[in-house]
Formats: sequence, C-alpha cells, structure tokens
Amino acid sequence: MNLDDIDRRILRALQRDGRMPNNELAKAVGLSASPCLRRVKLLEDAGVIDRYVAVLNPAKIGKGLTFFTRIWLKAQDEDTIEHFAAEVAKLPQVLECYLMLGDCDAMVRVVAADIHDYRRFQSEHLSRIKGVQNVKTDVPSQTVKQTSELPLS
Amino acid sequence: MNLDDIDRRILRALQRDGRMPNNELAKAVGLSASPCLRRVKLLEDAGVIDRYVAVLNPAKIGKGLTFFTRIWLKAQDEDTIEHFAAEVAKLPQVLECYLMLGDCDAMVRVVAADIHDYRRFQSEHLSRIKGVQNVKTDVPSQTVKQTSELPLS
DNA sequence: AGAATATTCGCAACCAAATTGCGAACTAAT
DNA sequence: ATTAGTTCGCAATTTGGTTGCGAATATTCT
Repeated sequence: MNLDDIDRRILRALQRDGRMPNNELAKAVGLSASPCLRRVKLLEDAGVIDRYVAVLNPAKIGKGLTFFTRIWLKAQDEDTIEHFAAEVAKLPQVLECYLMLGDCDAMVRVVAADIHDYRRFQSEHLSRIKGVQNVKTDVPSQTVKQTSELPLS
Repeated sequence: MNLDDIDRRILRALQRDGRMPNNELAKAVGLSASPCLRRVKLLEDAGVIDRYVAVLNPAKIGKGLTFFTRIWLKAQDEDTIEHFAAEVAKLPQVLECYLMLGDCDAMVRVVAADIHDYRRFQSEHLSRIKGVQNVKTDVPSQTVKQTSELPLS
C-alpha cells in the first residue's frame, strides 16, 4: 500500500479523533466529502486502519495504575511458553504481553486500582500460571507520555 | 461516577468498536436508541470515555517493531528529569514514556521499521537528549497480547 | 405500606451526516 | 497531441443521530 500526503493527513486526523465526521475530515485534508470517504474506506480495506475504539480514562473506572512485570519461566521450551502465553492472554488486567529474548522471558503491562489490587492479581492469577518461576514488578512513578498515535513518516 | 451494568456493557462494546452505530449499540445492551445515546453522552461528559481513535496497523505504515528502552540519567534532580521528559515527549517514535523509581530512571516504548531504523533513532535522538547517561534496549521476540480494552470490574 | 417525587425509558418526528452514481477534470503514457 | 486511467466534485438518496414529551419504573419519605 502506497500512502500519499493526503492519506497521511487522513490517518493523522483519525488517530486523533476516530469519530471526526467525514465532511469535517474532508475539509481538514483539502478534499470534498466523497473522495475523502473513498480513501478512508480504502485505508480500512487495506488494513492500514485496523479498527476504531473508544479510549476510556483508566482512573475513572478504577484502573488508574500501570505496572510492568517481568517474568521468568522455569523452562523455555515450546510447551511452557505456549501455555503461559495462552493463560496470560486470558487475564483482562493484562493489557500487553511480550515474550522477550534477553534477561527475562516475558514482560506484561498490567492495570489495577491500587497496589493492593495489583498484589492480589499477582499472587492469585499471574504467579499461579504453570511454569512461572519468578516475577519482578516495576512501578512507574510518573507517566510522561502515553499515546496510540503512530508517526507517519 | 457510578456505573451500572448497562454502562459497563456500553463501554465494553465501544472499546471494541468505537464507531458502532447507536441503534446497534442500543440493541446490544438491551435499550432503545435514545436512552442509550443519552448514557453515551453522559459517559463522555464524565470523562469515562476520554476520546475515540482510529487504530492503525503499525506494520502497514512501516512501524512494525516495538522496542523497550530503559534509560539512566546522569543525575536525578528535578531539572534533569523535567528536561528529559519534555524532550522525549516530543519524539513521535516514542509512544510511551514512564519515569521509574527502581533500577532505571525511565522506560520508553518506541516503534520503528526495523532494527536499523531503531538504532538511528537511538543514536540520533534518544542518546542526544541532555542528561542521558546510558540506555539499554529490550526487544520483544513475540507479541502475545496487545489491547487497549480496560477490564470493567 | 402507600403516596409523592425523581429518574429513566421508549416512541415519533426532525435534522444531520453518510453513501452512492455519474459526469468532469486531471494525470500519465504512448 | 490523443487516449486511457484515475481521481475528483456535485447532487440525490438513504441511513443514522438527535430532540421533546408522555409513560413506566424506581426511590424516598411519612
């Protein structure tokens, strides 16, 4: 897929406001409504635009804190890793999980209401997954930046 | 703000599809159109719904790889940290940046096209920020889970 | 328990935006 | 220069968003 300058402007705008009305978007990118809409549909069909989502305020629903947890497994064979990945993906508190090659075996980003909520999650869910040997939690003291806006060349 | 069961169903649905038409949403949560819309507006006004965004496919725009970079600063005084935070927030390749209390001083999540693209970013932008002493990069070998959907109690 | 109050619902009419078809303008290649 | 291909903009149509009001449900106070 080859993106031109107008496509990039469309993507930038929709990353900021996924519900921007098409008329408004068209004006913002210097096009009339119908070709603008056509481009958006093409970007959706091509998978460049994956989906649209509502972004919630974590603090307002009692999930204001983020925790980064590094995980070491008892073994690194296929079965152990696959089982861990499948189980951790089921946990709704886990927003992100990556398998790592270096120091630890996996890293997860967890949201919780507070430290007690997190500790309960760790002991009752994370540590109970078969194959988990050790976990270490890092707590951010401040969030400097947190965006879903990808840079467009 | 007190959320009832219907509110939670609305939030769950809109986290999955931020552009779901109100009529459809109403049916999905067991309400008719107007009270459903009213609840959505209330959730927006209360800030529970922060905004709507288009989620792009990073691979399709040449930002397919994620890197986690831990950063150590030369000093931990207010000025050093504030300057670092301000500068790193300006970099579009940096999607997330957290100040840390433990081992390192900051952790950032960076997107890049490939390893070379990342190395260029690190040497030309990240390491050049005043006060940065050392950086260590962790590369995920596989993404197990990556979602923006917050759990609703 | 029962009445009064407050809240939330659903219907219907209205308004705005999304979508589609088609002819015109622009671009690129022969 | 002419032709083929692409992309544009206008206008009509359809679809969905929005608002007001009466009815139903839930809540509170005596």
